[in-house]
Amino acid sequence: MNLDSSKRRSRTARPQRPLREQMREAVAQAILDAAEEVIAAKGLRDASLLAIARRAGIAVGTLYNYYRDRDDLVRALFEARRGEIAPRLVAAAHALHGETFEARLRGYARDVLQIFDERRRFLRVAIETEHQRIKARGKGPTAVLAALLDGIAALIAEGVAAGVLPPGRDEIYTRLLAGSFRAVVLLRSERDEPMVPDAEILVETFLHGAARRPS
Amino acid sequence: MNLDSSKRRSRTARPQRPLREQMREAVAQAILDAAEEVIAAKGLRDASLLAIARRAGIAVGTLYNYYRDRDDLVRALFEARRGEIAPRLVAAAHALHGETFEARLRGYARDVLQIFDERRRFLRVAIETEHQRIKARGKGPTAVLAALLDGIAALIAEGVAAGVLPPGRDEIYTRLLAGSFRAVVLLRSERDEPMVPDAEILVETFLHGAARRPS
Amino acid sequence: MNLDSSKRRSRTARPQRPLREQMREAVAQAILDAAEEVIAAKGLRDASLLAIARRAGIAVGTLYNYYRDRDDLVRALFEARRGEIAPRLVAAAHALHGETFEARLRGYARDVLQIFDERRRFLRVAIETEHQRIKARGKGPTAVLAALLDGIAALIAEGVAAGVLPPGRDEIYTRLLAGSFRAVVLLRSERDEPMVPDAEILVETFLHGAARRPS
Amino acid sequence: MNLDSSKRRSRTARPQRPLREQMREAVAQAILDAAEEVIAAKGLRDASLLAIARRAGIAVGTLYNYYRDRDDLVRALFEARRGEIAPRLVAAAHALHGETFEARLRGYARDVLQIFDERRRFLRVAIETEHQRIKARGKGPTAVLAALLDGIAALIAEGVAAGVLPPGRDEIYTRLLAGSFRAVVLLRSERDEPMVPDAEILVETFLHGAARRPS
DNA sequence: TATGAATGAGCATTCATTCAT
DNA sequence: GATGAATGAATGCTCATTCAT
Repeated sequence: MNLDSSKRRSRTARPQRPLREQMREAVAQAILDAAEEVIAAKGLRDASLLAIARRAGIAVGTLYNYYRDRDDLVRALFEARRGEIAPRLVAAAHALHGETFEARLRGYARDVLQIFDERRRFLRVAIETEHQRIKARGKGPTAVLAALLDGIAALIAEGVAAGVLPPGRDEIYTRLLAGSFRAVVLLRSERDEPMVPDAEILVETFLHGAARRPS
Repeated sequence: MNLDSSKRRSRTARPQRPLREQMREAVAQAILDAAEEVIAAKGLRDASLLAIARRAGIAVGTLYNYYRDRDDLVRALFEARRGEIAPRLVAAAHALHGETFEARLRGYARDVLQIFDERRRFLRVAIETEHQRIKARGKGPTAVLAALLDGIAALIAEGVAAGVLPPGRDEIYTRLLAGSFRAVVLLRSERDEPMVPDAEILVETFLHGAARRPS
Repeated sequence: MNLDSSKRRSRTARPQRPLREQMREAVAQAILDAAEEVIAAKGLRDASLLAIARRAGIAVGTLYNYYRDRDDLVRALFEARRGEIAPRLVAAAHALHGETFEARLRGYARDVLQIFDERRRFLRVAIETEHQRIKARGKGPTAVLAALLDGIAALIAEGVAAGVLPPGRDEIYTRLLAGSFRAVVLLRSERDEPMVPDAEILVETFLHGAARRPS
Repeated sequence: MNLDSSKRRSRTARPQRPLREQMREAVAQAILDAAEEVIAAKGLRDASLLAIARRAGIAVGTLYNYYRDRDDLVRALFEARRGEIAPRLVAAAHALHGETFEARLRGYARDVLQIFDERRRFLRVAIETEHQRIKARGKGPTAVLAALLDGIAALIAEGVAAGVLPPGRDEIYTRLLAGSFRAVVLLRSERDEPMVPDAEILVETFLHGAARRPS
């Protein structure tokens, strides 16, 4: 993903600007990485700019050459991660076109858990700050999780359209399913275990329930 | 001197003690309420003692007549709420003894959502701080949610024992069901809507799935 | 000394007042004792009124029925002790009238060390606060030590008059001798040893020097 | 990133480091001087960081760029002064090797009073805090005065070895002599007079006594 | 642009003092 | 008089932000 975006840039941009600009971009990214680590370790409020700067290997003052202030840095972190994650979530929601609803849901669950698995550290940050209004201008809280909700909602709507799911319950189903994803993410994060294997049981339980069906 | 004065007091003013003590208790509770409100509004870390004191209508110094320091106040808040909520959660998990598993689960869901409905504001605090280690001595973070997990786990185990649920999946089922509760609580909190009506669909979906079953 | 003063009071005063007034006086004294203990243990600045009140077995507010404010309490403590110690120091300076200068100085040293020995705890306070201007109105710092200086100065003057000491050095001799008393008090306080036995060597060294004299 | 930036710095700006560092050192010293003044004026406990900062002409926060906390600042002050004074006291105790004991003691007294004369302000601090345990790590309170005691003790021991002083009284003599130094320091500090001239009478009185000897 | 020292507002905490009971 | 809760000013300390180099 990092590679993709840099390739795209080097393909489209002049070769001179990038020399300076790539440096700038690299530092900006390093700062975001450092911020992510420190926030994951200490919490959003207790992540001091000094700690972030130290982790990034730069001076405090330098942070202000890249981000207007602390809020701006945090916002940039969340937007950057959203930019990396949200498109993949959107793509996952549209994959397997043509398959049955259940197959598509299964595939979606696998994709989502795969993505989340790769971004465990950020998810820890995202989940922790899920209910804190980040003093963002315009944006809601963690738009990453909003993208998840959107994808789920779209799939649920398809399920209803396909006659698999009953109509009129879209919203509650969306939330219940999202809650299941959240449960899996937290459980496997705590245990440092992979998330993807839970895709089966997650979808199975959501669609057909946990109770043994009489054969 | 101690003896003299206490004797005199108990001789001349028996009913004063309770009066003073009732006042003390009332103020202590008012402080906890104020803390709950401020924390719900600003977050745990950003709830300043000055803001809490102002909301409670007292001076900062007065807080220290009731709680040793900030940590002690926060801990007292969580313990007080846990004391109000956890026993009811435990009781709910043991109600309807003798009924079928499904009936008991339904009852449990209703009870839990009823309890949570009555404590919306604290639940907001609890959920927000769910992933922050509160510098507690001995206790984990929000033991309230731990009580929920315990109750669910006990019921799941019963379901397995009753042959309704398949064995070997206790943990993941516990988490999925807890995630469903969480989803309902958040959805209805956002909307300022009652939570109890969702009990049916919550249990229905968990046990039998969201998919329409072929009649 | 306590006995003396109470005797005097009970002799001269009406028998009714004393009943109330003796109580008052007893509490006032208990407060001073408590203050002395706490100050000796924690230092003048770190002795809180709460700690003093607790040690005295009364409530904080009660202190203000006996002393106008903290400064007043501290001043009262110092004045009370001065009232107990200074007169004895003055008396010691005038004892053994008619004896030789050396005998009188020896007796004075013994008396002074005896007095100081009995008031170790207060001396600890006095020495610690020796160089702090207690916000007294009118009085200098620890007038107790001033009484010592006065007594020594009077004796030195006598020594000069008697031709034992050379003239023109009164002041420096006074200070050197006071320094010797101080040294003994500190050494024996540290060691929890009696001070009186050092009277001999103190006077001997001051008058005749530490060096061995050729026989 | 760390490497890059340090390389760049050392390539382009070798002499800047010393400049910055000299400034740092100057400010650190100015802070200690300010602390010394404020402590001398108000006492150790009543010297607030705000007062110290103001006297130093800096903001409160700046103090923390130089010293970890209040204790660290105080400790630094005492250690700095000890570093300036103690070695000279030690040297004084070993000067005039080969001379008679009396000559050496005289020289020591002159040297010590000379050193103390130059550090009047700090001595006021040292004497005031003499009996307060500074929350130091490892070090006792004012180690400066300990250095004085050590030097005196060494000289006394020599006097005994030389047969000038009687054996078995080392400790009390050490304390008496130290008390004499203290007396001179305080007297001359009060009067803003030089201390050195008192060296003669101090040693004379200690060795041979104040009493006129019969010719 | 990078640096890191300087700044000062904000916070938790203490404590002398007041006052209703 | 005695009590102890209430008050708020003062203190040590942190940290986002600014700015001279």
